[in-house]
Amino acid sequence: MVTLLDVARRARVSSATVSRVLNGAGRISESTRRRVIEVANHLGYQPNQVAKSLRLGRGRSVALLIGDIEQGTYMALTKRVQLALQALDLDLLLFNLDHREDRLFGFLDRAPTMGLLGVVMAVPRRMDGRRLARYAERLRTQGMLLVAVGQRLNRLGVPSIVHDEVTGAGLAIDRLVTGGHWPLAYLGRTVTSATGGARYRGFRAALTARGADTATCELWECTDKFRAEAGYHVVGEALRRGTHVRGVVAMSDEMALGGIAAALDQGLAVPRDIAFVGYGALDWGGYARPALTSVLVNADAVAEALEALFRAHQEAREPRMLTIVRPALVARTSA
Amino acid sequence: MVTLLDVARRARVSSATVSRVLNGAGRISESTRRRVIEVANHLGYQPNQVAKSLRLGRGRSVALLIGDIEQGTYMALTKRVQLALQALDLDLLLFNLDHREDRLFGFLDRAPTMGLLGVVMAVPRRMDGRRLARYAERLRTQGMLLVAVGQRLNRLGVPSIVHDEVTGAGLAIDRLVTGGHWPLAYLGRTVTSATGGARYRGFRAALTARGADTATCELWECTDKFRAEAGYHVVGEALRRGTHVRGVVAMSDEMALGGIAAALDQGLAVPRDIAFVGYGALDWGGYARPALTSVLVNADAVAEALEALFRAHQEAREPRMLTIVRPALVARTSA
DNA sequence: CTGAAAGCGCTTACAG
DNA sequence: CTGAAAGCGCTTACAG
Repeated sequence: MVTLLDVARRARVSSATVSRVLNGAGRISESTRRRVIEVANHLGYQPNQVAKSLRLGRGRSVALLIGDIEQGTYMALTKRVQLALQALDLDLLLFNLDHREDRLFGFLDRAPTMGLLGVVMAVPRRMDGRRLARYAERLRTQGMLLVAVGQRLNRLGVPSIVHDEVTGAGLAIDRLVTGGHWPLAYLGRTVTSATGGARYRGFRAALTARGADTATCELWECTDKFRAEAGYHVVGEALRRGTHVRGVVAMSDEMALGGIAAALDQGLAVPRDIAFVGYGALDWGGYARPALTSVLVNADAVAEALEALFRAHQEAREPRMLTIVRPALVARTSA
Repeated sequence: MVTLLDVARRARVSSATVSRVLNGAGRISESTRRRVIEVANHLGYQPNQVAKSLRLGRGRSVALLIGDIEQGTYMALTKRVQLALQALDLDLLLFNLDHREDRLFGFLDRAPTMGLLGVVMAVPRRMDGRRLARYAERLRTQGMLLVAVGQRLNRLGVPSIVHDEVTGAGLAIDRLVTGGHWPLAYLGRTVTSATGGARYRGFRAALTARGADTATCELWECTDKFRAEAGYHVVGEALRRGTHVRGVVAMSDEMALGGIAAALDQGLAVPRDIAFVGYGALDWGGYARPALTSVLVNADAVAEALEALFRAHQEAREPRMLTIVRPALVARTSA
């Protein structure tokens, strides 16, 4: 590996000068600048990022903490986050938490030793607020940016990017009601999920705002992860119980797909007998039959907000503590 | 941040001793060992990974280069790879290449400056072998391990983990033929994909091995990515052309789903009129209707092989240059 | 405009 | 068994 010192020797200047030229800092005479750059190019010099990180006290990587990357919506998010970071010339360190709180805090513990620029946590789990606030404070004093995606943690001092769940639920509800599907069920709340809780509250709020009779509506909980299998199970059970529900707002596209399969397997027609709206608007959903109608979580908007947050951080500006992203409806045939 | 020196001062020993205790190197008297460990725990000391990396010349991160993380099979792979690395206490740096060769080589260029332990490339793209061999050599001299997943690059000096495509295709073919679905088409080869090419060759080979009359079989190419939309398009076209194909071996589950949708939309019954086998055996595939029959790419086996490779590397043993993973069939109802 | 020197936080020959 | 010292490859006051 060719080092900065190699360049300096060859260009007959000090290492300080080479550093200044390459980082565009301080006044440098045009002739030495040219010479240094030429030598650097000629030798194919590339600055050692590890040494830079050590010296500067922070690196160019951002850690993304994900609840479960196998859920389609996190995967889409991961991709967009990577793109956003790439635009800022930052690298992405990925951590799959598998929905385990100990993995989260374990990571936050060693984060300061890793030379990270920041940490983005896209974890739906409900967590110990006090404890998190302590970690957040610690990371801040280290000059690291901690951001939450999908959960409102701004009260704990963590800039947060969340979806407008009331609007999202409203979109789903209106679609179902307009299609004559009533009463409704909310499919997939899990007790351990803060995101799930917020989304369910959004569902209730949207219902109430429309003056609907919520008494006939149902909540179908899951103890499982938010996967197709759980949806299949829960909806199958409800149907066997003889539920009157005719419209389902699902927590994810996977859940909606599972629920639809359960209905189909019991000889029902979708959406005629029971309609489904998913969440995430994943690519493949449009090719299921019936095609999934779904609330679009705007991963692009999230990525944009994230980029703005990191830009502000790099320019030492105050971060926006709460960004609310508006979802949209992708109307297809399952509702 | 509490540093090693803080621990040393407080324990009244030199920094060398603390380092030795914490890394289990050299003979240390039991009493100082105990004292050092106690002080370290008491102060909550955590070694600065950046400094370690600089000093040791390599870090604890492995970069995973992915063609397109939005494809389900890569996502599943990503998760397993992360798990495998975690077992070795290594971190995962994720790069989404978006199928662009310049991004690949751009990364390989700066990889040596990042203090990585290794690079895993799971990219299906056909690429410039000469150029790649040069990079591979360069990384090796830096003590970094470069591994290919899904593409046979062992001839270029890159340890490779690949699927046994002939077996995989054979599983799909036997399932289709046994069900009376004939002739067959292979759906989704793209010219730029080395993996796709290998898989198609596996399909041909399996066909030949069975003494089948390959003349009646078709190849349905895609210029697109391997997504549901491409499958929908290509199968729709073929059907409209009046193809005699009755069984489809698809490049991915997404493609199979798209193809099934096209058949369904033209009033055909699946699998009665035309049957489909996907690739990847993704979770949600079991809840599509009909449920996707699919070739299982054993992500666990891949992760295991990867773990073995990194373990060998850390113990300075010769890596196994080629690992072939046997796929299995997940039989459901689409074929 | 430029350089000598210190230092980021570690590890490891070398010496005792 | 333990320590003083050098050094990994950078950046940045400080001095001129």
